[in-house]
Amino acid sequence: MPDLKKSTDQRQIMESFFLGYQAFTAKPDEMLARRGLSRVHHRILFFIASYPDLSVKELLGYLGVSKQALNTPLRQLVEMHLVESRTADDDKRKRMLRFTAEGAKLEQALRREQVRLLERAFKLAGEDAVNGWLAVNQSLATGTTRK
Amino acid sequence: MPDLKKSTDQRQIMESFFLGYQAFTAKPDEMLARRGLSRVHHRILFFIASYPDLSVKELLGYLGVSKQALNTPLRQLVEMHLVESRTADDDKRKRMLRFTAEGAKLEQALRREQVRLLERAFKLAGEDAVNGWLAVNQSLATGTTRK
DNA sequence: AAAAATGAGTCAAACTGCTTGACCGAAATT
DNA sequence: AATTTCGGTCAAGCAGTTTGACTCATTTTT
Repeated sequence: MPDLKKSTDQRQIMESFFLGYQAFTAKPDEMLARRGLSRVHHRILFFIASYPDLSVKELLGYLGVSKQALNTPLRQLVEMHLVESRTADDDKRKRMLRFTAEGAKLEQALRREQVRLLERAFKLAGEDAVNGWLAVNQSLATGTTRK
Repeated sequence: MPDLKKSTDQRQIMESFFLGYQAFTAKPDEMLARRGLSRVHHRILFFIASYPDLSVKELLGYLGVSKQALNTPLRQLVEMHLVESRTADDDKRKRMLRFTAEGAKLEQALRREQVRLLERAFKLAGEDAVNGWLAVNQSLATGTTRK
C-alpha cells in the first residue's frame, strides 16, 4: 500500500494516474487515427453527443480554442458525413450541430471501447473500488463531492 | 449513483476523468509556464526525479520522442541550471542527468502542489475512496492489479 | 590495430496545429 | 438605419514535432 508521504510513492501514484489516463485515450486515438482524425475531432464528437444541436459558438466555448482552430476539424467531420450542420429555426445565423447516423455510430464505438476498458479495470480492482474512483475524479474535477 | 449502462452516465464518468486529469496537470502547467517551461519539461523533470543519473538515451526511451524533440527543452533546463549533465565514469560517451539543488527544489514544488490537490480530493471523497481510486488507476495503467 | 557500432548532439527541411488580426456576409438587435 | 452577433475565411507567424543526414568522441567487435 502506497504512502502519500513518501516521495517515491507520490511519483508512483502520479505515474499510475498518467498511465491510466493514457490507456484510457489510447484506443479511441488509434481508432480515430485510422480515419485520419485526431483528439480534437474526438472532443468535438463528445460535445455533440453531450449537447445535441449545440451551436458552433457553444462548442467553441466548451473546447476553449479559437474558431480558426475549430474550423478545419469540424469541416472535415461534416465532409466525412459524420456531423450535420443545420440552420437553427429561431436564429438563422446559428448552425445546430448534430450527428449523422454514421457519426452517431462512430461516437458509440469510441465510447464502447472506453467503457470496456473501464469495466475491465473495475473488475480487476474490485467493485468497491469503483465508487471511490468515481468520487475522487469528481472531487478532482470540481473541487466538490457529488451525491 | 451513475449507471455504467446508461450512455449519459458513461459520458459523465468520462468527463469527470478528463476534467480530473486536467485539474491534476493545471497547477504544474501554470507554475512551469511562469518560467517559460512546458509539459515536456515537466516530464523530463519527472523522469530525472524517478531515475537519477539516467542517460539521455534512457530518457528518450521513457519519453518516446525523437532526440531532436528532446534537445531544445533539455538544453533549456541545463542552461537554467535546473538539470546537470555529467559524463559517466564507466562510459565517457554517456551523460548522466541529475538535478541541481534548484532543479530538485522545482520538482518538489511541482509535486507538492499535485499531492496537495490529491489530498484535498481524497478528503472530499472520503478516505475509503482513496484505495479504490489508486487500484483502478493501477488496473487501467497496467491491465493488472497491484497488491 | 583497424573497422564497426554507439551515445550525444547538431543542422535542415517539412508538416501540423495552434495563435492573433483582419475581414466578409447574412441575420438579428438596438 | 446603425450596430452587433454568428459563422466562416484568408493570412502571417510561432511552437513543436518528425525524418534524414551528418559530426565527434568513445567503446566494442573483428
